[in-house]
Amino acid sequence: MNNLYEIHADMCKVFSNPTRLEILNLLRSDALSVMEIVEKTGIGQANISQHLAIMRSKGIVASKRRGKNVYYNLTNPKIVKAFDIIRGVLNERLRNRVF
Amino acid sequence: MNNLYEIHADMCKVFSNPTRLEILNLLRSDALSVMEIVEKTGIGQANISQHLAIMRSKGIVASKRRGKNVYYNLTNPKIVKAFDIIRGVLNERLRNRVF
DNA sequence: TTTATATATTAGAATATTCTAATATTAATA
DNA sequence: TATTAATATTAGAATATTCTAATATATAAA
Repeated sequence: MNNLYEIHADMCKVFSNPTRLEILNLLRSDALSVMEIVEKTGIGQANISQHLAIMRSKGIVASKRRGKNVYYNLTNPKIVKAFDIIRGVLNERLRNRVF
Repeated sequence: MNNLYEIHADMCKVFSNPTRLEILNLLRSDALSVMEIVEKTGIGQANISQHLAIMRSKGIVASKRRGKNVYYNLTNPKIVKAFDIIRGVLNERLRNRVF
């Protein structure tokens, strides 16, 4: 097995959880602090921090501290592109009543 | 939690396994039979069948029988596009020695 | 320095995924 | 019909993921 498929799969694992997708979608334009993400999603702080840590470890997001807050942002606009392509496939299907 | 994120995540789970990514990459141009996929990947038949079943259940691939063989193909060219965007991110990183 | 706020980490139970081995099914051919 | 080749399914052990609760750490403000 070509090792690149393993790395690729590992990266895509980030997209395999609804909370992480919601976070990515929130970060598509601006950086947000952990608390802002917690508030916008209504998900617990510990869990958001864990998901952010996972995404940071895979290089999908980066963080920088400003005072008391830590702001997270996407590292690569292509992430949003991939997100939107898959979302487009889903929207096509919804239009065609596949679900 | 918006249910669309759940569906989206569920679809992306397909991409979170190296064997499935290898299969998708093999199918990018032509349909292939199960045995052809087994031979090209060197992975066991049962396992390939399982992965194909997973991808079919998510609507990523479709199958049609022709005689003794069942041929699998991608259902949507956007799948390849999403695959290639992520692969592009990885290639950028490899060039920049991030791994 | 104490307190409050923001974020991170840890532990662990519940659940999900993955692979292998064994077996079943399906369709062509002898 | 019996056999063979191709594909699918099942069971189960090993491993991975997810969430919650509890706790730790870091920074700013009182």
